Amino acid sequence: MLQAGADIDKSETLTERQQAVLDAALRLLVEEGDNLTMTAVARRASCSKETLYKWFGDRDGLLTATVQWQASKVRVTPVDRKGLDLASLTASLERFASDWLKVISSDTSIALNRVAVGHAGSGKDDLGAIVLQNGRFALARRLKPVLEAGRQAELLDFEDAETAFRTFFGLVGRDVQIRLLLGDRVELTEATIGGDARRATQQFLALFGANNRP
Amino acid sequence: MLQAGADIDKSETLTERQQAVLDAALRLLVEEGDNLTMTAVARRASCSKETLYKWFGDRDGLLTATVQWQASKVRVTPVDRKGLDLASLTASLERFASDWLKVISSDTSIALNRVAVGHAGSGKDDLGAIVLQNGRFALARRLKPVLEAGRQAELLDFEDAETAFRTFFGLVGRDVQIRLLLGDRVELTEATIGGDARRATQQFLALFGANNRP
DNA sequence: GCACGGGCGTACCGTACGTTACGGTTCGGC
DNA sequence: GCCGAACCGTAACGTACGGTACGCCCGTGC
Repeated sequence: MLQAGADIDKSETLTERQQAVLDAALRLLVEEGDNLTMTAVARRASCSKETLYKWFGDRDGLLTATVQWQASKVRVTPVDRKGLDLASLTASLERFASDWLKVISSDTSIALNRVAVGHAGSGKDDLGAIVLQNGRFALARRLKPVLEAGRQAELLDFEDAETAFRTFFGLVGRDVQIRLLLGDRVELTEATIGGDARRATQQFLALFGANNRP
Repeated sequence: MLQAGADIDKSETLTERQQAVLDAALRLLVEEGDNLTMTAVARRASCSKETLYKWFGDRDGLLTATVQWQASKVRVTPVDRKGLDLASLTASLERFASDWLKVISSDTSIALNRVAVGHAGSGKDDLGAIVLQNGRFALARRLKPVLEAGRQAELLDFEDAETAFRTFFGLVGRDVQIRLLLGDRVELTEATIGGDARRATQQFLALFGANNRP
């Protein structure tokens, strides 16, 4: 499977300047995709290529460092399991859905997923694993406690939290991510995201709500 | 949006030899990913590079021709709308789901989607549009008549066929495609595919079955 | 004041690969 | 049997880019 430890906090081992360089690389990655050159990164970051190679080894090292840097930026806000009723559970789920949709439709997420998918073919680096670890799996880690709490409060009814999560994932994302990755212009305004989040949550509750099972 | 006409039948305008060359290119694409070289294709297809350039213009031309060639291979078998009852509708949906899962987990689909995603960033060609047109949109074109027939037979209840389809799409695919594209080893045996197809169909019927609405 | 190390800018090297050019071979038409 | 066209194999060219080396500046410690 995927190797663990791909989501270490990088902000400690990286100096301020290095973070700035990685930010520049990230911006360039969003603009240019995988065909960004080391010279371009150096120019954008106002540093020398030699420094890039000294700090990150080679091109792949720079890329993985950039992806990990972006990954380390999103911090998890834990959810409180106190006083869970249907309203707060619904709100939580909608919140997760809307956050997730916002993430996968963001420019940086699309760019990062694009390069990771491209690199996943030739297994030179673990970009795919890193992105997966900080995307889909991070979401699962955050959402599963909520689902478990919902089950404990007898609001939800499911056997396996993993499959329940995957269903929620499918109901929220549907075809959005693959369409975006393939370059389709999906209209995702704030309003449609909110609507989709509500719809997905309602469908999920219809499938896994405790009162809906005979 | 996506430009139409991306799914023309290529088998008429291509000679036998050219099809063989494209098949070789396709195999190579599956093995090597996007970093296949013109020399490699020529060697594998036992043809000269000059011929490649004469026939397909340049590297991008060869790539798009290859993708279109693979796309033209899958032919649509229309579904009969006669005598639709719940059993046959369920069977149809399960069939669609299982076919779809088989497709997106196949080596060639993964490879094709990978290169298309990679190229979608820099808009040099329309690989993304082609893949989307013959993947997700082709599935919608094939499935929507079934959904409409189900509604006409009062087995299904939905307002918009598009949103109903997208829900089905999400229930079937869930996180499978993105995980595969990112290099995660998802275990997809014949059995799990069948199980997933059944589960997705049941969930879809639970959400959109006519008898489930009060 | 001065050595010095880290880092910037740039010139440079090697190579991989897209693209083109060319000689040799097969094959259909006369 | 001959001609030309299509095609194969390969050599050659140009370029883009990853990676390295070198000269210079500038801040810090003595």
